[in-house]
Amino acid sequence: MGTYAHGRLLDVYISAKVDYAVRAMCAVADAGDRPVTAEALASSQGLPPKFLESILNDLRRAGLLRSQRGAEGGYRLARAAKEITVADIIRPLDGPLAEVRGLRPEATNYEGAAAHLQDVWVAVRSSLRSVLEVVTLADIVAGKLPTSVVRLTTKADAWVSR
Amino acid sequence: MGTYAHGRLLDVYISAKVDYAVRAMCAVADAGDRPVTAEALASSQGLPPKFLESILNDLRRAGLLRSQRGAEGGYRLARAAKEITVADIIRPLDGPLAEVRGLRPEATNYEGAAAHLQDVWVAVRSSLRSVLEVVTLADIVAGKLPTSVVRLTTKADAWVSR
DNA sequence: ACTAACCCTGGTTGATTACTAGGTTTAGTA
DNA sequence: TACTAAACCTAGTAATCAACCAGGGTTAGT
Repeated sequence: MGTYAHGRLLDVYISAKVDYAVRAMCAVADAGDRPVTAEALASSQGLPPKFLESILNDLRRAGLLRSQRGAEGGYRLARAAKEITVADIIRPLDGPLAEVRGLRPEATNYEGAAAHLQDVWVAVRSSLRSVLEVVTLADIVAGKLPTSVVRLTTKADAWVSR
Repeated sequence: MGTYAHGRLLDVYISAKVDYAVRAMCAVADAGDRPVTAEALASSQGLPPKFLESILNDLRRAGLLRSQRGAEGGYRLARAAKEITVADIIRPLDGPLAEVRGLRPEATNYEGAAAHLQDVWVAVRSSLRSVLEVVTLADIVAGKLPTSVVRLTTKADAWVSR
């Protein structure tokens, strides 16, 4: 059972909620059209069961999962695994991909020496999207990411901490 | 006089602290080698004065600013504006650029259907770095960002919310 | 001395994250 | 018709943290 660490606010933070959601969605995708129970997902991925339940509910309300109650019930994908990106999972759970002090990047307004800072934040969001809106569940389950994404992981120092 | 909104945890969040820090650093860079007082920075950029003071202190301890006390005192850059990237400012204030549930991306460990999820998070961090480790204070003040960054801001839909 | 500036310790308020508890409803099976 | 397995729902909680503010101490020019 994990350590259930609490979040810290920093530049990019993948919350436990999102991390668990993506892992569960991968496991559901991997089961094909057979429904998978919340408990099976929790134990196969090592996730806190009750927390996962509420996440699965959110994903259903977001239109990403279909559920069936009762015995022989469980969850399955609402559409094909290749039609669900990581961004599709993040946004209904955690909100927009990028914000600056609570504002969308395009809504910021800078003056004086920092006048061009807005362009930097827009570029940050754009670079994020070039990964999260491109990688699908099918890609992750198959272990074959798009080449533009693979290129990022094979860059010099991509795996070192800084 | 801003609204002083509180932060929400989501994928990319530029905190008020970082936003203020970058703006202040831009204004200091813009002043050349003349020292600028905290009060002048606060009023020229519209930042909360006492909060800014503590941020400037952090930046000094991080080796990015040099300060002088007393009358005719103030802050100036510790090194050339073209040698200070946005990532240099973020890291001492908010910690590492990317974390997953409190872990660095390369320290995560996934099994089963989600085994390749780690690559996605590493790619996300890598794409972030390709902006934040490349843009310098000199670029922002001059309004001339590197072409690889400009390319991101001119992509289709780069300025729309989603 | 006076004063303008940085420096330092500490506190507050409200929000959020990462969960848990416990019951209600639905739907197959004996 | 009971039984049971599963989804569903409404709460609630502890710890953490962001985004500030107050107030005094220290340094250095005039």
